Amino acid sequence: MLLTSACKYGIQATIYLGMQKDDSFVSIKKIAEEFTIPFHFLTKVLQLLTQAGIVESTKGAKGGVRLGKDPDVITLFDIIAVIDGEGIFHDCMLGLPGCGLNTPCPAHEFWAPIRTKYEKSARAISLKDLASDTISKNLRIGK
Amino acid sequence: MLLTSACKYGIQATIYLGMQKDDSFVSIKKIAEEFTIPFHFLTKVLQLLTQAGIVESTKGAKGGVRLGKDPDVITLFDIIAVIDGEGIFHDCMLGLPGCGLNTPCPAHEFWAPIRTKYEKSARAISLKDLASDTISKNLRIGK
DNA sequence: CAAATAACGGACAATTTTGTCTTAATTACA
DNA sequence: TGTAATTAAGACAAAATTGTCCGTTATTTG
Ligand code: FES
Ligand code: FES
Repeated sequence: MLLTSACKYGIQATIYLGMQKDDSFVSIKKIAEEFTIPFHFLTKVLQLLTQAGIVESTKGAKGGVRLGKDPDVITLFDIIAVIDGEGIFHDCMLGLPGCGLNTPCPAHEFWAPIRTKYEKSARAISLKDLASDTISKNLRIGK
Repeated sequence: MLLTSACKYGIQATIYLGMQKDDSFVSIKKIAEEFTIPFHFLTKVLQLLTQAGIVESTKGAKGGVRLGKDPDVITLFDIIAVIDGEGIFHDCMLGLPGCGLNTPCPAHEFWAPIRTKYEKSARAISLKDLASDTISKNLRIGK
């Protein structure tokens, strides 16, 4: 599995937030229902993103979450790194310590280019890209 | 995590088998010690590969495992598919059912090319490639 | 044939991930 | 000021993955 469920949920939620027209708060419950994500689980995922500054939240009536930065400067890399960690972008495919050209494993030549492409693409794609694509091409985020 | 631990162990073990000079059986215990893999766990992983014909085994003294096919025709794809399944090569990055051009998700344009490269490379690299590289370049498989 | 070796197979335990529930804290609004 | 709404936080449960243990079966060797 490339991404944990937590991370998939986080990406769905942030794309959804990126699609909002104004900057009012959206309740987590609403997002959870929209994509059929377990509410309390999504709560914890969004707390991670909130702590990282990617998402802002307020409690109470009319509270909820919204993006904490311009969707232009939030990348897919940022979201994945916060929830799943940067391991997927740096680690040895076989789990050996210290992947690098000094002490490569047999899979290195195979994996390093793919991983690099994955990281570069993830750093290059912003939440604005994802959200505006979703709107303009009427894509599905969930279901 | 890209690969499960089970799959990483399986790849390490099969590369090791591909490096053997003759076609005698190697005990699983030996492999487990070589790479510090939990013995009984490796046993089960290799049973999967045995059932798939990638590995052959015999019980009893002088028993063990060896490759069940020419290392030339066993690909990294085969090994991953047997242990972790083909999901990583086909599934939607966000976990939505039926990834495809008909009903893409916002991540599809990002993920599909990487996944394709991953699959093509995995199908193109054989156990012989991995094993002979390991020998000629003195690479580490474990530790 | 007996003993040692080694894969097979099932049960079970530990750990991690995922999901649920309950209470507390904070905010809007009537 | 009080009530409803909503995130935060922690405890707990379920499920999946990983790891351990034990008995069985099969094979070699003396
Ligand atoms: S050392 Fe294993 S992928 Fe780089
Ligand atoms: S539909 Fe999501 S990656 Fe293809």
